[in-house]
Amino acid sequence: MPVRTGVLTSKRVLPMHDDDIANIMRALGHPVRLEILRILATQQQGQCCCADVTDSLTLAQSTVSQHIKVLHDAGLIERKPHGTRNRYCIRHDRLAELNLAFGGLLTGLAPVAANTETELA
Amino acid sequence: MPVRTGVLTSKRVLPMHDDDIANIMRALGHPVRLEILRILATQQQGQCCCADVTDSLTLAQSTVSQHIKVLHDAGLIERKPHGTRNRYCIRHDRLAELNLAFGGLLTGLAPVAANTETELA
DNA sequence: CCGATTGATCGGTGGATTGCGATGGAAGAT
DNA sequence: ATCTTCCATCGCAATCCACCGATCAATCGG
Repeated sequence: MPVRTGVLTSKRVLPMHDDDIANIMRALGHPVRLEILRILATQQQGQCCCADVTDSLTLAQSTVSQHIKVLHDAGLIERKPHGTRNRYCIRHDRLAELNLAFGGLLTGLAPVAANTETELA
Repeated sequence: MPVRTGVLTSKRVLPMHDDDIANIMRALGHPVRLEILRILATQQQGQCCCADVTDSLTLAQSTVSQHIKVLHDAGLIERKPHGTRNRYCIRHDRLAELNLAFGGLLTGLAPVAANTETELA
């Protein structure tokens, strides 16, 4: 099931809806997945292959691959086939997008902004 | 701007670990739960009872109560018994804490030690 | 006292998630 | 061509999650 969270046109990013945010939150809702993101972030060029991630964890390769798939389906990481390996790297654009959506979520939950939401469009 | 992940100097909030963040992310990883938070936020005093939430959704009362429990267990909302009802309200302090932790998470995932956050065009 | 309302919790069902080992295709090495 | 490495995917078991109806303690109104 492709996730298709967040409509990303050429440069404009349309706002995320609850379903999109919830999807990404669920993808981030597992410590192993957070760890995988950290592992990717600390790599030299910000990318590494599945075997490297597996070596850094105490999980089977298939399990790691599955977690990677969840992150990939959520659009949080990118896969680049490179020879016999796949290189994965964090999609910082999506992270930025998520950061915006998260900020908007918190703003919408703030007590002051409880009413009158007409300035947005 | 510098980023402080998780620790508030005045009230001494302990930093969140991956498990904590993942827990909260999972709690936020369901559209109904996001909707419940929004419903709470749009109430007059920022609080309402379970029945009000149930009326605003198309779910059984037991299901809503369960979602509320998840949010409560994650520390995102607060329960105040009030007569025959329970009033729920958002814990904005925890939201702020989460915001810090989330910002720290994203900062930790940013490209190493280099700003280079310009557009990828 | 009794009846009504609220809402947490229990039990059950069905589907998703997490973990594993095994399989097999693709690409580089020999 | 053959061997090896990488890793996505399948099949399976265990567990968790979402949803429901039913139940029951607590509170309020009579």
